[in-house]
Amino acid sequence: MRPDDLLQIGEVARRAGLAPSALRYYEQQGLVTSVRTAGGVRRYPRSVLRRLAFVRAAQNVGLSLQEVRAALSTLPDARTPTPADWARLSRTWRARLDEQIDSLVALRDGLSSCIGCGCLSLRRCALSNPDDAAGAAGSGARYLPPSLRRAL
Amino acid sequence: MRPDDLLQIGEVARRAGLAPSALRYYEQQGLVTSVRTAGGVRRYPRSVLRRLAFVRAAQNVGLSLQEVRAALSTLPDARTPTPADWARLSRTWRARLDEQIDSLVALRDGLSSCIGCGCLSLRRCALSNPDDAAGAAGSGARYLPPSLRRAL
DNA sequence: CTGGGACCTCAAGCGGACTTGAGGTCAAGG
DNA sequence: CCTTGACCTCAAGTCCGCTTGAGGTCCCAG
Repeated sequence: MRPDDLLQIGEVARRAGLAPSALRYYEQQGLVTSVRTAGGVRRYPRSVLRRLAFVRAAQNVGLSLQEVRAALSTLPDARTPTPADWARLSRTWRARLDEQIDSLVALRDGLSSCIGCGCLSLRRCALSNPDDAAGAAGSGARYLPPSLRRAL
Repeated sequence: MRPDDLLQIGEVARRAGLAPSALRYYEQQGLVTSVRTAGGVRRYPRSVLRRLAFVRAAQNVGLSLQEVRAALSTLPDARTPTPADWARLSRTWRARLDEQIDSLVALRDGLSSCIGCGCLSLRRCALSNPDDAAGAAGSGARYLPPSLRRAL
């Protein structure tokens, strides 16, 4: 049994649904911290699980780890978020999600109309207008913001 | 002036909103083909623009290039899609988009309720339930399908 | 025929988020 | 004390969709 409430990396990883290597990576990236035993082994307070939850939530909203780190750093003293922090950050995320949803809905609706019209040529199609129109529009009009494009 | 209706790579790239290098890459990946001049320079029929439009639409729906290639290969003889093909493929995509939209909406709604509740601990939060619940659920319950998770 | 822009190939690099492997150390039950 | 499994570090590798660079060739207007 572990004496106090410090967790070791394997247990944190298991409970957070991550690989231990991911935790070490996060630490290296400044997203989490750990205390070390005399021998150099990582020990984590339980609060790391909240922090990891926060990281995952942010990732799900589309933030890169860099952005997550930035978001975490707006919390004075790098503490675990309070309700107020959480509300502030989640308002930002909400906007981001709204934007992403709008993009996808527009895409879907464009797709529906394509189904209706047969849309043989795919030109002027709401899903992809890559032809001359796009050529004229610069470097290729796209319907999704960059963050959505790859991966989506 | 170009004699017949064959386009060279730069023009295709410009009109498709891609870099020439991307076209060469696509060819290497088996997504498009080209004919070559005696000297080895690529020439493309106009239909390549439709094909590229198809590729981009598929990417926007979240398909990887591999998947796009697979989708294209379901078209007998690798021909440019007919309306029927298009309808068939776009039905699949529609489902995919619906799924992605549902995920994001669920995430957003979860987020809203979190804002309402304060949700200090982030446990049981709709945005991230990574704690023991996730540990129990296998390798970390996530709210977005893999294609959405990274990038989104 | 020649100049020079557009094209060619092949290999390597990038960015993001990790994973994998080699080689070695720590810690706790028996 | 000893074993053994969990842990450590550091460097390199993976995947995806391209881009970049080096070094060289093509082709067509003048």
